[in-house]
Amino acid sequence: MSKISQPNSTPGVNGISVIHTQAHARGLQQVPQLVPAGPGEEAKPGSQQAEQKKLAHDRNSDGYRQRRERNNMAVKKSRLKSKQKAQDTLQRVNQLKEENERLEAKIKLLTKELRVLKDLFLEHAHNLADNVQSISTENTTADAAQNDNLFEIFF
Amino acid sequence: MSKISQPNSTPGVNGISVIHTQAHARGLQQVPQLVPAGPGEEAKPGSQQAEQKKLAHDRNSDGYRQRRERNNMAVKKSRLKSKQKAQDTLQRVNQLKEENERLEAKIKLLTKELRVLKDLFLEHAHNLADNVQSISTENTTADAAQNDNLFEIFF
DNA sequence: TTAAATTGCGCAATGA
DNA sequence: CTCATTGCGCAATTTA
Repeated sequence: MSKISQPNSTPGVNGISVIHTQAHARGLQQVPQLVPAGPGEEAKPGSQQAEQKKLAHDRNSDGYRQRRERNNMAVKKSRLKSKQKAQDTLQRVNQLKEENERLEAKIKLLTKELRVLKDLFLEHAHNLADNVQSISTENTTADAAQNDNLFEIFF
Repeated sequence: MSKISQPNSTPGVNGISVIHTQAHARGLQQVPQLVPAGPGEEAKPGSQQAEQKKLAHDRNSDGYRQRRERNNMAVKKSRLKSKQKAQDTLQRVNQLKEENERLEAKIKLLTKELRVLKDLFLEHAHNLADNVQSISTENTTADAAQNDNLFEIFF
């Protein structure tokens, strides 16, 4: 239930602050190592690029704030998207689980059905064999009766 | 808007840069910052509670840094865990997908097998119907036809 | 080169 | 109080 929390914002309303800077700016930020101007390249420290770079990081700059604001929005958007995707994935898992159960049930049914038919088939085969052995090629009344029996069992 | 926690502003000059985790340490400038006294509100400057609160948030405090450090670790840990979980979920999805394919293949096989057996029975059913028709005085051709129909429906 | 999207990280509020 | 979570902003990178 946390709702109000305005970590890095300026006093007052959240939106655009009057003085921002505090932001992360906890201590002072030193440059660790970065912005390596490539290896042998540009031997001009005071180049225009340097100037721009500096400006780009000027927290008081208007453009800076604008950029930050945009990035913050992008971040929010991206995170929302990410969260959504994660949720979708979870949903997908449940979906697949259900599908799985459905398939397993179907397999069970088919297997059962198959078993019945196979048994029937085998039984009938035996009868046939018997009949074939005792009689010639024509169906007899007995056969018919048997068949009837099978029929009833099957249905 | 109520008690605004004064976020990250470094009180006056933070001479503690050393302490700070190099953390982000990127910007290249120090932040001159402000101490935004909240909107006119300190009605009780001498409040003990206020004092304590303040102390708890005193960035210069030794305990403060310690707490921050611990929390940062906890955060990292938590996020790692979260990421891991997400990864597991994705893996679960693939696992279920495979399982599904396996099941579908099995169903296909069973269905095919079933089809063969059913066809056999179906063929036999015709003979049966014929027999039934011939040996039963009440049965009519219509009955036989209906049986055929049932077969088709059932199989 | 630029702007948007991602990603890692620390802070603070809050939950447990 | 300590640890776990979570929303948020900053800045470096990656994409497009």
